[in-house]
Amino acid sequence: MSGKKEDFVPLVPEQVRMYVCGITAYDVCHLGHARSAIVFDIIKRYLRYKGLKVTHVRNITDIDDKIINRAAKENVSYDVIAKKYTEEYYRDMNMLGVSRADLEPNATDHIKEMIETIKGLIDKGYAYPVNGDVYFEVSKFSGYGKLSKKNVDDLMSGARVEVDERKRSPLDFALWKSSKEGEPWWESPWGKGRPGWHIECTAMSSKYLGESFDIHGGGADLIFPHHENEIAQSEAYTGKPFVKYWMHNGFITVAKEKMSKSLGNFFTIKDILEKYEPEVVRYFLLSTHYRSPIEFSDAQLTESELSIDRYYSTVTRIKDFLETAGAAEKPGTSADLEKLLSAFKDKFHHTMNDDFNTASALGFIFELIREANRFLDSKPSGQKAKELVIKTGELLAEIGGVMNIFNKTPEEWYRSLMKVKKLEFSEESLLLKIAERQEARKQKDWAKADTIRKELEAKGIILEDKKDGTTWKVKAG
RNA sequence: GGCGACGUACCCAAGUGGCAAGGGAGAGGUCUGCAAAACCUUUAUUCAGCGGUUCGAAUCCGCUCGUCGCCUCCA
Repeated sequence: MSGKKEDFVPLVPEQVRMYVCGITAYDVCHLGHARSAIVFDIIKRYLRYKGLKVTHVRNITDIDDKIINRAAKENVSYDVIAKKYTEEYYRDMNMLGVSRADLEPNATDHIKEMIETIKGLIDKGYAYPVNGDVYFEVSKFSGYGKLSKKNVDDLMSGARVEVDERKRSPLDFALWKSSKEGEPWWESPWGKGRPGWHIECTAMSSKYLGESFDIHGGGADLIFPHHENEIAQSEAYTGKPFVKYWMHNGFITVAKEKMSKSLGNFFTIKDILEKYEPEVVRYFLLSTHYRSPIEFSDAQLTESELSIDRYYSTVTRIKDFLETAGAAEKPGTSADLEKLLSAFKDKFHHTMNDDFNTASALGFIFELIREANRFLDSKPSGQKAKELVIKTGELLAEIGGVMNIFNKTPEEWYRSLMKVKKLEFSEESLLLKIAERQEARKQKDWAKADTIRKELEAKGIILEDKKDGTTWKVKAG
Protein backbone atom coordinates (compact mmCIF):
# COMPACT_ATOMS: atom_id res chain seq x y z
CA MET A 1 0.00 0.00 0.00
CA SER A 2 2.92 2.31 0.65
CA GLY A 3 4.23 1.62 -2.82
CA LYS A 4 7.49 0.54 -1.23
CA LYS A 5 9.00 -2.67 0.03
CA GLU A 6 8.04 -3.34 3.62
CA ASP A 7 9.04 -5.95 6.15
CA PHE A 8 6.60 -8.81 6.09
CA VAL A 9 4.85 -9.39 9.39
CA PRO A 10 1.80 -11.64 9.09
CA LEU A 11 -1.36 -10.64 10.93
CA VAL A 12 -1.36 -13.98 12.72
CA PRO A 13 2.17 -15.13 13.57
CA GLU A 14 3.50 -17.93 11.37
CA GLN A 15 0.39 -17.87 9.18
CA VAL A 16 -0.06 -16.30 5.82
CA ARG A 17 -3.41 -15.74 4.19
CA MET A 18 -3.05 -14.97 0.52
CA TYR A 19 -5.64 -14.19 -2.14
CA VAL A 20 -4.65 -14.02 -5.78
CA CYS A 21 -6.92 -13.00 -8.62
CA GLY A 22 -7.22 -15.85 -11.06
CA ILE A 23 -8.77 -15.70 -14.48
CA THR A 24 -12.02 -14.89 -16.15
CA ALA A 25 -12.88 -18.09 -17.96
CA TYR A 26 -13.82 -16.80 -21.40
CA ASP A 27 -10.83 -17.74 -23.56
CA VAL A 28 -7.56 -19.66 -23.52
CA CYS A 29 -4.76 -18.31 -21.36
CA HIS A 30 -1.75 -16.49 -22.70
CA LEU A 31 1.72 -16.12 -21.25
CA GLY A 32 0.65 -13.17 -19.10
CA HIS A 33 -1.70 -15.41 -17.16
CA ALA A 34 1.14 -17.87 -16.75
CA ARG A 35 3.38 -15.22 -15.27
CA SER A 36 0.93 -14.26 -12.57
CA ALA A 37 0.22 -17.88 -11.72
CA ILE A 38 3.89 -18.85 -11.60
CA VAL A 39 5.01 -15.83 -9.62
CA PHE A 40 2.48 -16.39 -6.86
CA ASP A 41 3.07 -20.12 -6.94
CA ILE A 42 6.74 -19.49 -6.17
CA ILE A 43 5.87 -17.01 -3.46
CA LYS A 44 3.64 -19.57 -1.82
CA ARG A 45 6.25 -22.31 -2.15
CA TYR A 46 8.95 -20.14 -0.66
CA LEU A 47 6.81 -19.03 2.30
CA ARG A 48 5.99 -22.66 3.01
CA TYR A 49 9.63 -23.64 2.63
CA LYS A 50 10.38 -21.06 5.30
CA GLY A 51 7.95 -22.81 7.61
CA LEU A 52 4.97 -20.50 7.37
CA LYS A 53 1.49 -21.91 7.16
CA VAL A 54 0.03 -20.53 3.96
CA THR A 55 -3.62 -20.50 2.96
CA HIS A 56 -3.82 -19.68 -0.71
CA VAL A 57 -7.07 -18.70 -2.40
CA ARG A 58 -7.30 -18.20 -6.14
CA ASN A 59 -10.68 -17.38 -7.61
CA ILE A 60 -12.14 -18.12 -10.99
CA THR A 61 -14.57 -15.66 -12.48
CA ASP A 62 -17.21 -17.74 -14.19
CA ILE A 63 -19.83 -15.09 -14.83
CA ASP A 64 -19.02 -11.85 -16.62
CA ASP A 65 -19.85 -9.84 -19.73
CA LYS A 66 -17.05 -11.40 -21.72
CA ILE A 67 -18.26 -14.88 -20.91
CA ILE A 68 -21.80 -13.96 -21.82
CA ASN A 69 -20.68 -12.46 -25.13
CA ARG A 70 -18.64 -15.48 -25.99
CA ALA A 71 -21.53 -17.76 -25.11
CA ALA A 72 -23.89 -15.75 -27.28
CA LYS A 73 -21.44 -15.91 -30.16
CA GLU A 74 -21.09 -19.67 -29.88
CA ASN A 75 -24.75 -20.07 -29.11
CA VAL A 76 -24.23 -22.01 -25.91
CA SER A 77 -24.99 -21.38 -22.27
CA TYR A 78 -22.54 -19.19 -20.33
CA ASP A 79 -21.56 -22.05 -18.04
CA VAL A 80 -20.44 -24.17 -20.99
CA ILE A 81 -17.92 -21.47 -21.85
CA ALA A 82 -16.85 -21.00 -18.24
CA LYS A 83 -16.40 -24.71 -17.72
CA LYS A 84 -14.48 -25.20 -20.95
CA TYR A 85 -11.95 -22.46 -20.28
CA THR A 86 -11.61 -23.33 -16.63
CA GLU A 87 -10.54 -26.79 -17.74
CA GLU A 88 -8.15 -25.35 -20.31
CA TYR A 89 -6.72 -23.16 -17.59
CA TYR A 90 -6.02 -26.06 -15.30
CA ARG A 91 -4.45 -28.02 -18.13
CA ASP A 92 -2.09 -25.16 -18.89
CA MET A 93 -1.24 -24.68 -15.24
CA ASN A 94 -0.50 -28.35 -14.74
CA MET A 95 1.82 -28.32 -17.71
CA LEU A 96 3.65 -25.35 -16.27
CA GLY A 97 4.02 -26.94 -12.86
CA VAL A 98 1.80 -24.43 -11.09
CA SER A 99 0.40 -25.98 -7.94
CA ARG A 100 -3.26 -25.78 -7.07
CA ALA A 101 -4.45 -23.21 -4.57
CA ASP A 102 -5.97 -24.47 -1.33
CA LEU A 103 -9.29 -22.96 -2.30
CA GLU A 104 -10.39 -22.13 -5.82
CA PRO A 105 -13.83 -20.61 -5.52
CA ASN A 106 -16.10 -19.77 -8.43
CA ALA A 107 -18.13 -16.59 -8.46
CA THR A 108 -21.39 -18.34 -9.22
CA ASP A 109 -21.09 -20.52 -6.11
CA HIS A 110 -21.07 -17.39 -3.98
CA ILE A 111 -24.02 -15.37 -5.22
CA LYS A 112 -25.60 -15.52 -1.79
CA GLU A 113 -22.51 -14.10 -0.07
CA MET A 114 -22.26 -11.35 -2.64
CA ILE A 115 -25.89 -10.36 -2.19
CA GLU A 116 -25.33 -10.24 1.58
CA THR A 117 -22.36 -7.94 1.11
CA ILE A 118 -24.24 -5.69 -1.29
CA LYS A 119 -27.17 -5.50 1.10
CA GLY A 120 -24.82 -4.50 3.88
CA LEU A 121 -23.26 -1.80 1.72
CA ILE A 122 -26.68 -0.34 0.93
CA ASP A 123 -27.63 -0.43 4.61
CA LYS A 124 -24.48 1.42 5.53
CA GLY A 125 -25.13 4.03 2.90
CA TYR A 126 -22.23 3.17 0.61
CA ALA A 127 -24.34 1.81 -2.22
CA TYR A 128 -27.61 2.61 -3.93
CA PRO A 129 -29.98 0.63 -6.12
CA VAL A 130 -31.30 2.05 -9.39
CA ASN A 131 -33.77 0.13 -11.54
CA GLY A 132 -32.43 -3.28 -10.65
CA ASP A 133 -28.76 -2.26 -10.68
CA VAL A 134 -26.77 -1.50 -7.56
CA TYR A 135 -23.85 0.90 -7.58
CA PHE A 136 -21.12 1.63 -5.10
CA GLU A 137 -20.96 5.33 -4.35
CA VAL A 138 -17.28 6.15 -4.55
CA SER A 139 -17.57 9.60 -2.99
CA LYS A 140 -18.78 8.00 0.26
CA PHE A 141 -15.52 6.12 0.72
CA SER A 142 -12.83 8.57 1.70
CA GLY A 143 -9.88 6.34 1.01
CA TYR A 144 -10.71 5.83 -2.65
CA GLY A 145 -7.57 5.90 -4.78
CA LYS A 146 -5.10 5.04 -2.02
CA LEU A 147 -3.77 1.92 -3.72
CA SER A 148 -3.52 3.22 -7.28
CA LYS A 149 -2.45 6.66 -6.04
CA LYS A 150 -5.17 8.38 -7.95
CA ASN A 151 -7.30 11.17 -6.62
CA VAL A 152 -10.97 11.39 -7.26
CA ASP A 153 -10.80 14.85 -8.83
CA ASP A 154 -8.29 13.72 -11.43
CA LEU A 155 -10.39 10.72 -12.23
CA MET A 156 -13.49 12.89 -12.53
CA SER A 157 -11.83 15.19 -15.00
CA GLY A 158 -10.62 12.26 -17.08
CA ALA A 159 -12.74 12.16 -20.18
CA ARG A 160 -12.42 8.42 -20.49
CA VAL A 161 -14.67 7.50 -17.62
CA GLU A 162 -17.84 6.20 -19.17
CA VAL A 163 -20.96 8.21 -18.56
CA ASP A 164 -24.01 6.37 -17.39
CA GLU A 165 -27.12 8.37 -16.57
CA ARG A 166 -28.18 6.03 -13.81
CA LYS A 167 -25.01 6.52 -11.78
CA ARG A 168 -24.74 9.41 -9.36
CA SER A 169 -21.11 9.81 -10.36
CA PRO A 170 -19.19 8.43 -13.33
CA LEU A 171 -16.76 6.84 -10.88
CA ASP A 172 -19.43 4.73 -9.22
CA PHE A 173 -19.18 1.09 -10.18
CA ALA A 174 -21.67 -1.73 -10.40
CA LEU A 175 -22.11 -4.19 -7.56
CA TRP A 176 -25.11 -5.81 -9.17
CA LYS A 177 -26.30 -5.68 -12.76
CA SER A 178 -29.85 -6.36 -13.82
CA SER A 179 -30.07 -9.00 -16.49
CA LYS A 180 -31.18 -8.26 -20.01
CA GLU A 181 -33.30 -10.57 -22.08
CA GLY A 182 -31.60 -13.92 -22.60
CA GLU A 183 -28.81 -13.32 -20.10
CA PRO A 184 -28.15 -15.57 -17.13
CA TRP A 185 -29.63 -14.30 -13.90
CA TRP A 186 -29.95 -14.93 -10.20
CA GLU A 187 -32.78 -13.82 -7.93
CA SER A 188 -31.91 -10.84 -5.73
CA PRO A 189 -33.68 -8.19 -3.62
CA TRP A 190 -33.26 -5.86 -6.63
CA GLY A 191 -34.67 -8.29 -9.16
CA LYS A 192 -33.09 -10.72 -11.56
CA GLY A 193 -29.48 -10.01 -12.25
CA ARG A 194 -25.86 -10.94 -11.81
CA PRO A 195 -22.97 -9.68 -9.72
CA GLY A 196 -20.51 -7.02 -10.86
CA TRP A 197 -16.95 -8.11 -11.28
CA HIS A 198 -15.29 -6.67 -8.19
CA ILE A 199 -17.73 -7.87 -5.57
CA GLU A 200 -16.82 -11.55 -5.91
CA CYS A 201 -13.31 -11.00 -4.59
CA THR A 202 -14.62 -9.07 -1.61
CA ALA A 203 -17.20 -11.71 -0.75
CA MET A 204 -15.01 -14.74 -1.34
CA SER A 205 -11.83 -13.44 0.26
CA SER A 206 -13.64 -12.53 3.46
CA LYS A 207 -15.44 -15.86 3.49
CA TYR A 208 -12.25 -17.91 3.20
CA LEU A 209 -9.58 -15.66 4.67
CA GLY A 210 -11.43 -13.27 6.95
CA GLU A 211 -12.13 -9.57 6.76
CA SER A 212 -8.45 -8.68 6.96
CA PHE A 213 -5.71 -10.80 5.51
CA ASP A 214 -2.05 -10.64 4.58
CA ILE A 215 -1.37 -10.75 0.86
CA HIS A 216 -3.47 -9.90 -2.14
CA GLY A 217 -1.91 -10.45 -5.51
CA GLY A 218 -2.53 -10.21 -9.21
CA GLY A 219 -1.30 -8.59 -12.37
CA ALA A 220 -0.41 -4.92 -12.25
CA ASP A 221 -3.29 -4.17 -14.58
CA LEU A 222 -5.70 -5.08 -11.81
CA ILE A 223 -4.55 -2.27 -9.53
CA PHE A 224 -7.06 0.09 -11.04
CA PRO A 225 -9.93 -0.21 -10.95
CA HIS A 226 -10.32 -3.77 -9.73
CA HIS A 227 -8.24 -3.76 -6.57
CA GLU A 228 -9.08 -0.17 -5.78
CA ASN A 229 -12.75 -1.09 -5.92
CA GLU A 230 -12.22 -4.18 -3.82
CA ILE A 231 -10.65 -2.05 -1.11
CA ALA A 232 -13.53 0.40 -1.20
CA GLN A 233 -16.19 -2.32 -0.97
CA SER A 234 -14.43 -4.38 1.64
CA GLU A 235 -13.37 -1.61 3.96
CA ALA A 236 -16.69 0.19 3.65
CA TYR A 237 -18.45 -3.05 4.55
CA THR A 238 -16.27 -4.22 7.43
CA GLY A 239 -14.79 -0.97 8.67
CA LYS A 240 -11.48 -2.82 8.90
CA PRO A 241 -8.29 -2.72 6.83
CA PHE A 242 -8.75 -5.13 3.95
CA VAL A 243 -5.28 -6.26 2.92
CA LYS A 244 -1.91 -5.74 4.55
CA TYR A 245 0.39 -6.30 1.56
CA TRP A 246 -0.49 -5.81 -2.09
CA MET A 247 1.73 -7.57 -4.60
CA HIS A 248 1.48 -7.06 -8.34
CA ASN A 249 3.45 -8.78 -11.05
CA GLY A 250 4.68 -6.83 -14.07
CA PHE A 251 3.62 -7.38 -17.64
CA ILE A 252 5.01 -9.47 -20.39
CA THR A 253 5.84 -7.33 -23.38
CA VAL A 254 6.16 -8.09 -27.06
CA ALA A 255 8.25 -5.57 -28.96
CA LYS A 256 8.12 -3.46 -25.78
CA GLU A 257 4.34 -3.36 -25.73
CA LYS A 258 2.21 -5.04 -23.12
CA MET A 259 1.05 -8.47 -24.22
CA SER A 260 -2.69 -8.28 -24.09
CA LYS A 261 -5.89 -9.56 -25.50
CA SER A 262 -6.99 -6.21 -26.82
CA LEU A 263 -3.74 -5.51 -28.66
CA GLY A 264 -3.83 -9.01 -30.09
CA ASN A 265 -0.09 -9.45 -29.57
CA PHE A 266 -0.40 -12.41 -27.25
CA PHE A 267 1.00 -15.90 -27.34
CA THR A 268 -1.07 -18.61 -25.77
CA ILE A 269 0.49 -20.99 -23.29
CA LYS A 270 -0.51 -23.86 -25.51
CA ASP A 271 1.33 -22.43 -28.53
CA ILE A 272 4.46 -21.71 -26.55
CA LEU A 273 4.52 -25.20 -25.09
CA GLU A 274 4.44 -26.56 -28.63
CA LYS A 275 7.92 -25.13 -29.09
CA TYR A 276 9.42 -25.02 -25.64
CA GLU A 277 9.77 -27.28 -22.69
CA PRO A 278 7.52 -26.15 -19.78
CA GLU A 279 10.56 -25.80 -17.55
CA VAL A 280 12.02 -23.34 -20.07
CA VAL A 281 8.96 -21.14 -19.79
CA ARG A 282 9.12 -21.29 -16.03
CA TYR A 283 12.80 -20.48 -15.96
CA PHE A 284 12.27 -17.62 -18.38
CA LEU A 285 9.61 -16.08 -16.17
CA LEU A 286 11.78 -16.40 -13.07
CA SER A 287 14.86 -14.91 -14.68
CA THR A 288 13.51 -11.39 -14.24
CA HIS A 289 12.21 -9.93 -11.00
CA TYR A 290 8.46 -10.41 -10.76
CA ARG A 291 7.62 -6.72 -10.68
CA SER A 292 9.65 -5.80 -13.77
CA PRO A 293 8.37 -6.03 -17.29
CA ILE A 294 9.75 -8.98 -19.20
CA GLU A 295 10.21 -9.03 -22.93
CA PHE A 296 8.98 -12.15 -24.63
CA SER A 297 10.94 -13.44 -27.61
CA ASP A 298 12.21 -16.68 -29.04
CA ALA A 299 15.76 -15.53 -28.36
CA GLN A 300 14.92 -15.16 -24.67
CA LEU A 301 13.35 -18.56 -24.40
CA THR A 302 16.26 -20.11 -26.24
CA GLU A 303 18.65 -18.55 -23.76
CA SER A 304 16.62 -19.99 -20.92
CA GLU A 305 16.84 -23.38 -22.57
CA LEU A 306 20.62 -23.07 -22.78
CA SER A 307 20.84 -22.09 -19.13
CA ILE A 308 18.80 -25.06 -18.03
CA ASP A 309 20.90 -27.29 -20.23
CA ARG A 310 24.00 -26.07 -18.44
CA TYR A 311 22.38 -27.09 -15.19
CA TYR A 312 21.55 -30.60 -16.37
CA SER A 313 24.99 -31.05 -17.90
CA THR A 314 26.46 -30.45 -14.49
CA VAL A 315 23.99 -32.78 -12.83
CA THR A 316 25.16 -35.44 -15.26
CA ARG A 317 28.76 -34.78 -14.30
CA ILE A 318 27.87 -35.04 -10.63
CA LYS A 319 26.16 -38.36 -11.23
CA ASP A 320 29.06 -39.69 -13.28
CA PHE A 321 31.50 -38.66 -10.61
CA LEU A 322 29.59 -40.34 -7.81
CA GLU A 323 29.37 -43.54 -9.82
CA THR A 324 33.01 -43.68 -10.82
CA ALA A 325 35.04 -41.84 -8.21
CA GLY A 326 37.86 -43.89 -6.71
CA ALA A 327 38.40 -44.49 -3.04
CA ALA A 328 41.82 -42.92 -2.80
CA GLU A 329 41.61 -39.64 -0.88
CA LYS A 330 42.52 -36.92 -3.34
CA PRO A 331 41.18 -33.61 -2.12
CA GLY A 332 41.21 -31.64 -5.36
CA THR A 333 40.78 -27.89 -5.13
CA SER A 334 37.83 -27.85 -2.80
CA ALA A 335 38.33 -24.62 -0.87
CA ASP A 336 36.14 -22.38 -3.03
CA LEU A 337 33.42 -24.96 -3.30
CA GLU A 338 33.35 -25.55 0.44
CA LYS A 339 33.15 -21.85 1.07
CA LEU A 340 30.28 -21.43 -1.34
CA LEU A 341 28.43 -24.47 -0.02
CA SER A 342 28.44 -23.17 3.52
CA ALA A 343 27.24 -19.71 2.47
CA PHE A 344 24.80 -20.86 -0.15
CA LYS A 345 21.56 -21.24 1.77
CA ASP A 346 22.02 -17.95 3.55
CA LYS A 347 22.57 -16.22 0.25
CA PHE A 348 19.49 -17.84 -1.21
CA HIS A 349 17.31 -17.00 1.77
CA HIS A 350 18.60 -13.47 1.89
CA THR A 351 17.80 -12.72 -1.73
CA MET A 352 14.42 -14.45 -1.64
CA ASN A 353 13.54 -12.66 1.60
CA ASP A 354 14.15 -9.44 -0.27
CA ASP A 355 10.91 -9.44 -2.24
CA PHE A 356 11.39 -12.84 -3.85
CA ASN A 357 14.37 -12.09 -6.05
CA THR A 358 14.30 -15.24 -8.14
CA ALA A 359 16.59 -13.75 -10.79
CA SER A 360 19.32 -13.28 -8.23
CA ALA A 361 18.66 -16.74 -6.79
CA LEU A 362 19.18 -18.26 -10.22
CA GLY A 363 22.48 -16.39 -10.42
CA PHE A 364 23.61 -18.08 -7.21
CA ILE A 365 22.70 -21.45 -8.62
CA PHE A 366 25.01 -20.87 -11.56
CA GLU A 367 27.78 -19.71 -9.27
CA LEU A 368 27.50 -23.01 -7.48
CA ILE A 369 27.41 -24.84 -10.77
CA ARG A 370 30.66 -23.25 -11.82
CA GLU A 371 32.37 -24.05 -8.53
CA ALA A 372 31.17 -27.62 -8.70
CA ASN A 373 32.54 -27.97 -12.23
CA ARG A 374 35.84 -26.47 -11.17
CA PHE A 375 36.08 -28.90 -8.33
CA LEU A 376 35.31 -31.84 -10.58
CA ASP A 377 37.88 -30.59 -13.09
CA SER A 378 40.52 -30.86 -10.40
CA LYS A 379 39.99 -34.64 -10.51
CA PRO A 380 39.29 -35.32 -6.87
CA SER A 381 38.48 -38.72 -5.42
CA GLY A 382 37.70 -40.37 -2.12
CA GLN A 383 35.04 -40.06 0.53
CA LYS A 384 35.41 -36.41 1.36
CA ALA A 385 35.17 -35.36 -2.27
CA LYS A 386 32.06 -37.48 -2.67
CA GLU A 387 30.46 -35.85 0.31
CA LEU A 388 31.08 -32.40 -1.10
CA VAL A 389 29.59 -33.35 -4.41
CA ILE A 390 26.59 -34.98 -2.76
CA LYS A 391 26.05 -31.84 -0.70
CA THR A 392 26.18 -29.78 -3.89
CA GLY A 393 23.61 -31.98 -5.56
CA GLU A 394 21.32 -31.80 -2.55
CA LEU A 395 21.51 -28.04 -2.32
CA LEU A 396 20.79 -27.61 -5.99
CA ALA A 397 17.81 -29.92 -5.72
CA GLU A 398 16.50 -28.17 -2.63
CA ILE A 399 16.66 -24.70 -4.14
CA GLY A 400 15.34 -25.93 -7.46
CA GLY A 401 12.51 -27.56 -5.55
CA VAL A 402 11.41 -24.26 -4.05
CA MET A 403 11.19 -22.72 -7.50
CA ASN A 404 9.88 -25.94 -8.98
CA ILE A 405 12.54 -26.05 -11.66
CA PHE A 406 15.54 -28.34 -12.13
CA ASN A 407 13.58 -31.26 -10.76
CA LYS A 408 14.06 -33.71 -13.60
CA THR A 409 16.82 -36.17 -14.19
CA PRO A 410 19.07 -35.22 -17.09
CA GLU A 411 17.60 -38.15 -19.01
CA GLU A 412 14.10 -36.81 -18.54
CA TRP A 413 15.25 -33.38 -19.62
CA TYR A 414 16.76 -34.67 -22.86
CA ARG A 415 13.80 -36.87 -23.63
CA SER A 416 11.55 -33.94 -23.05
CA LEU A 417 13.67 -31.76 -25.32
CA MET A 418 13.58 -34.45 -27.96
CA LYS A 419 9.83 -34.40 -27.88
CA VAL A 420 9.41 -30.66 -27.95
CA LYS A 421 11.96 -30.30 -30.74
CA LYS A 422 10.19 -33.08 -32.57
CA LEU A 423 13.34 -35.05 -33.33
CA GLU A 424 12.17 -37.95 -35.36
CA PHE A 425 14.05 -40.99 -34.28
CA SER A 426 13.97 -43.44 -31.44
CA GLU A 427 16.36 -43.80 -28.59
CA GLU A 428 17.10 -47.37 -29.78
CA SER A 429 18.25 -46.30 -33.21
CA LEU A 430 20.32 -43.64 -31.54
CA LEU A 431 22.04 -46.18 -29.29
CA LEU A 432 22.65 -48.34 -32.33
CA LYS A 433 24.39 -45.49 -34.08
CA ILE A 434 26.49 -44.85 -31.03
CA ALA A 435 27.51 -48.48 -30.85
CA GLU A 436 28.43 -48.44 -34.52
CA ARG A 437 30.53 -45.37 -33.98
CA GLN A 438 32.14 -46.90 -30.91
CA GLU A 439 33.27 -49.81 -33.05
CA ALA A 440 34.75 -47.42 -35.61
CA ARG A 441 36.57 -45.57 -32.87
CA LYS A 442 38.02 -48.79 -31.59
CA GLN A 443 39.40 -49.41 -35.09
CA LYS A 444 40.66 -45.84 -35.05
CA ASP A 445 38.49 -45.20 -38.08
CA TRP A 446 38.15 -41.55 -37.17
CA ALA A 447 36.63 -40.56 -40.47
CA LYS A 448 33.69 -42.89 -39.99
CA ALA A 449 33.28 -41.93 -36.35
CA ASP A 450 33.20 -38.26 -37.28
CA THR A 451 30.71 -38.86 -40.05
CA ILE A 452 28.30 -40.54 -37.68
CA ARG A 453 28.74 -37.78 -35.16
CA LYS A 454 28.09 -35.09 -37.75
CA GLU A 455 25.10 -36.95 -39.07
CA LEU A 456 23.56 -37.04 -35.61
CA GLU A 457 24.43 -33.45 -34.92
CA ALA A 458 22.56 -32.41 -38.03
CA LYS A 459 19.54 -34.07 -36.49
CA GLY A 460 19.97 -32.22 -33.22
CA ILE A 461 21.88 -34.81 -31.20
CA ILE A 462 25.23 -34.09 -29.60
CA LEU A 463 27.56 -36.93 -28.71
CA GLU A 464 30.04 -36.70 -25.90
CA ASP A 465 32.97 -39.10 -25.73
CA LYS A 466 33.95 -39.90 -22.21
CA LYS A 467 36.48 -42.26 -20.73
CA ASP A 468 34.12 -45.17 -20.45
CA GLY A 469 31.77 -44.61 -23.35
CA THR A 470 29.79 -42.13 -25.33
CA THR A 471 26.67 -40.35 -24.14
CA TRP A 472 24.12 -38.40 -26.12
CA LYS A 473 22.13 -35.32 -25.47
CA VAL A 474 19.80 -33.11 -27.39
CA LYS A 475 21.33 -29.93 -28.70
CA ALA A 476 19.81 -27.08 -26.74
CA GLY A 477 19.19 -23.62 -28.09
C1' G B 1 -3.69 16.19 -19.52
C1' G B 2 -3.14 13.41 -14.44
C1' C B 3 -0.47 9.45 -11.95
C1' G B 4 3.43 5.79 -11.95
C1' A B 5 7.53 2.68 -13.47
C1' C B 6 11.90 1.92 -15.98
C1' G B 7 16.84 3.24 -18.74
C1' U B 8 23.35 -1.39 -16.09
C1' A B 9 28.42 -4.55 -21.56
C1' C B 10 26.96 -6.98 -28.18
C1' C B 11 21.98 -9.30 -26.02
C1' C B 12 19.23 -10.76 -21.40
C1' A B 13 19.79 -9.54 -16.30
C1' A B 14 20.94 -8.97 -10.53
C1' G B 15 22.62 -5.17 -7.67
C1' U B 16 19.11 0.67 -4.13
C1' G B 17 25.36 4.44 -0.22
C1' G B 18 31.58 1.23 0.22
C1' C B 19 36.14 -2.09 -5.10
C1' A B 20 29.74 -3.79 -11.16
C1' A B 21 26.24 -11.28 -9.55
C1' G B 22 24.73 -14.68 -13.24
C1' G B 23 23.36 -16.46 -18.31
C1' G B 24 23.93 -16.06 -23.69
C1' A B 25 27.10 -14.37 -27.78
C1' G B 26 32.39 -13.12 -29.43
C1' A B 27 37.96 -13.79 -29.09
C1' G B 28 42.19 -16.61 -27.19
C1' G B 29 43.80 -20.90 -24.31
C1' U B 30 43.69 -25.89 -21.34
C1' C B 31 41.58 -30.81 -21.97
C1' U B 32 40.34 -34.24 -26.35
C1' G B 33 42.24 -38.77 -31.96
C1' C B 34 39.19 -34.61 -33.53
C1' A B 35 34.93 -32.82 -31.09
C1' A B 36 31.37 -31.86 -27.20
C1' A B 37 31.05 -30.59 -22.19
C1' A B 38 33.88 -28.24 -18.47
C1' C B 39 37.49 -24.82 -16.84
C1' C B 40 40.84 -20.43 -17.45
C1' U B 41 41.76 -15.54 -19.70
C1' U B 42 39.36 -11.66 -22.20
C1' U B 43 34.70 -8.13 -23.56
C1' A B 44 31.32 -1.86 -18.50
C1' U B 45 37.63 2.59 -14.70
C1' U B 46 31.55 2.44 -15.57
C1' C B 47 25.59 2.13 -14.69
C1' A B 48 20.76 7.35 -20.47
C1' G B 49 22.67 12.75 -19.97
C1' C B 50 23.68 16.98 -16.86
C1' G B 51 23.95 19.10 -12.00
C1' G B 52 23.66 18.47 -6.53
C1' U B 53 24.16 15.89 -1.45
C1' U B 54 28.25 12.72 0.65
C1' C B 55 34.80 10.93 2.76
C1' G B 56 32.36 7.77 -0.85
C1' A B 57 26.63 7.40 -5.62
C1' A B 58 24.55 2.60 -10.60
C1' U B 59 22.24 3.24 -5.73
C1' C B 60 19.82 9.50 -2.50
C1' C B 61 17.86 14.55 -4.55
C1' G B 62 16.75 17.88 -8.89
C1' C B 63 16.40 18.72 -14.05
C1' U B 64 16.67 16.93 -19.22
C1' C B 65 16.14 13.08 -22.83
C1' G B 66 14.17 8.24 -24.06
C1' U B 67 10.89 3.91 -23.39
C1' C B 68 6.70 1.75 -21.29
C1' G B 69 2.33 1.29 -18.23
C1' C B 70 -2.32 2.87 -15.69
C1' C B 71 -6.36 6.48 -15.95
C1' U B 72 -11.96 1.66 -20.30
C1' C B 73 -12.02 -4.84 -20.17
C1' C B 74 -7.10 -6.82 -19.02
C1' A B 75 -2.56 -11.29 -15.53
